[in-house]
Amino acid sequence: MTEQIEQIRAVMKRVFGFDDFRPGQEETLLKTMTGQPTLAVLPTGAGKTLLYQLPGVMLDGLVVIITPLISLMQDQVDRLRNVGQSRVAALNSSLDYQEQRWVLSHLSDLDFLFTSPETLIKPDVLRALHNQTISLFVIDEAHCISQWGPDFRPEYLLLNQALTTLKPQRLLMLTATATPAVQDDIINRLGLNINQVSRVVESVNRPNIFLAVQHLDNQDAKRRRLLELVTKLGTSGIVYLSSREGANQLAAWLNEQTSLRVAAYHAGVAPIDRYRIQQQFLTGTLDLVVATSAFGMGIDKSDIRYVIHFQMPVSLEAYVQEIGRAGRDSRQALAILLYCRGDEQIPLLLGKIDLPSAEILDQIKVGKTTDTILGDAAHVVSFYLTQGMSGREVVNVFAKLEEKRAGQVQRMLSYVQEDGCRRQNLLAYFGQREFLSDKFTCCDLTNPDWVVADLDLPPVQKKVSLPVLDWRSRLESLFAQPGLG
DNA sequence: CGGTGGGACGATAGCGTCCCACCGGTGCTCTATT
Repeated sequence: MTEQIEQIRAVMKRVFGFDDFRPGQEETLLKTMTGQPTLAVLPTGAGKTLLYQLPGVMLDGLVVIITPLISLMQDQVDRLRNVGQSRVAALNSSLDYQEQRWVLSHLSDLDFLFTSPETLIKPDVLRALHNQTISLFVIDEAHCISQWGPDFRPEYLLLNQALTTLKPQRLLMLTATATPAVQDDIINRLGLNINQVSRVVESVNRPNIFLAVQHLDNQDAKRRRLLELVTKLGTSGIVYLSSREGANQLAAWLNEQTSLRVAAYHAGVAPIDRYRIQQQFLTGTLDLVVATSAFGMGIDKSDIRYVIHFQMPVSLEAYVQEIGRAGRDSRQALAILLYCRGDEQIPLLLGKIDLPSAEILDQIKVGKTTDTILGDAAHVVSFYLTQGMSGREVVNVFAKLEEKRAGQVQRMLSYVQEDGCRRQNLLAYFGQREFLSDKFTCCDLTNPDWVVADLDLPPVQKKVSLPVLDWRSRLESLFAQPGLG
C-alpha cells in the first residue's frame, strides 16, 4: 500500500508537478487503482481530473472518460497535451466521419479517450472498444446519470449496458454534488451493487461563501435590488435566472444601468458567442454573466466573487452547483437568492412534461414522424418506447419523475424559508452535519445585521463610470437597508 | 405565477386599454436541405 502511494506520488510530481494530495485524492486513487468501483464526491477545485489522469499515465491500457459536454472533452484533451500526454483523443460529433473512423482504428495507440454517452453506445464504437483493454472507465459529472438520464439525455441510462459489454478493469464515478439519494441512484442505474461500490465523500460545505436570501414583494423590486447589489459588488459575478429571454433583457438592462460589462449566456446563444463569453469572463474582460443553467459546467474561474439568483433553481443540488462556482480562490464570496412569492411556479412548471395518453403512446411507431406528436419530450419518449416500454409504463415513469421534481422544488423552498441557519439546512440535505466555525460569515440568519461591506470582499476595481442618474441615487437611499452595505 | 404579444374594441385620428392565450432549462447526434 505505502509502496503504491510512493509510486503515485512520484508520478504526480514528475508528470503533473504536484507535491501533495488534496482532500479525498489519495483515498480515491488508492481505491480506484486496486480495482474497487469508486464513487468520489469531491467539491469543485479538489482536483478531480488528476484522479484519472494519473492512473492513465501509470496503467497499461486505455482510460475511457465519459463526459457530458463536448467543450469539456476539448478542455481535457488540451490539458493533457499541455502536460506532455499526446496519446489522447476525443470522439464525438464535432469530428467528421473519416476522423471518427481514424480514432476508432487507432484506439490501441491511445492512453485516454474522451467521449459522450451517446457516442459510446453506438454499436461500432462499443465493438471497437470491446477489443481493447480498458484499464479504467471514468464517468465524469456522474450526477448527470441521475439528473439528466431519466428525461433529458436517456443514453446515460445505457451506460450500465456499456459496462456489461466492455468489462473495464476499474471504474470511477466523479461528481462534485450528490446527495446520498443521488449517490444511490447513480450506482443503481449503472447496474452496480450498492455494497460493492466504495464512496469517497468530502463535505460540500464551502465556508467562504456567505449565504443569503432576500424576500421581495414583486419582480420590479427584485430588479431594483439586483441593480443595487451588482453596482456594489462589481466584478466578477454570475446572475442566474430561468428563462433565455429574461437573461437577454436583464443583461441589456444592466449594461445600460451600470458601468459593468455584462453578457447574457444561454443555450440559445450561438456556439461561437458562448465560447467568446466564457473566454472574456475568464480573462476579466466581462464582469458579469447573466445566465440560465446552461452556464457553469467547466467554468474554471477562481475569483468569482458572487452568485445571485434572480429566480430560484429547480433543486437544492442545482443551487449548490451554481453557487459553488464562486470563491474557488478561498477568498470571501457571496451567494444571494432573491425570492418573491410565487417564484417556485417556474421550477414547478419546468418539472412537468406534457405527454400523450398511454393509449396513444402504444399506437406510436417510433420514427421520424413521431416528433410532432411527442413534442419536446420526443427523444426521451422514443427512447423508452424503443427500449420496449408500454405506453402505460412511460406515463408512470414521467408521473414518478414529476412527483420527485415537485419534491425537489419544495426542498429548495424550505431553504428559502429557513429561519434557523441556511448552511445547516443545506448541509443536512447532503447528509452532513458539522461544526460551523464562524457565525459572522455563515449566513444572513446567523448574522442578521450583515451588509455587503462587512463581508470584506476584495475591493471592486475602479473603472470609468457612467454619469449617475438622479433616480438612481434616490433609489440608493430608498434601499439602504440591512443586507445592502 | 408573471410577463408578453396579439387582437378586439372604443372613441374619434393616431392611439389607449383590456382581455386572453401562451410560454418558461439543461445537449448530444443525425439527417436532409440550403
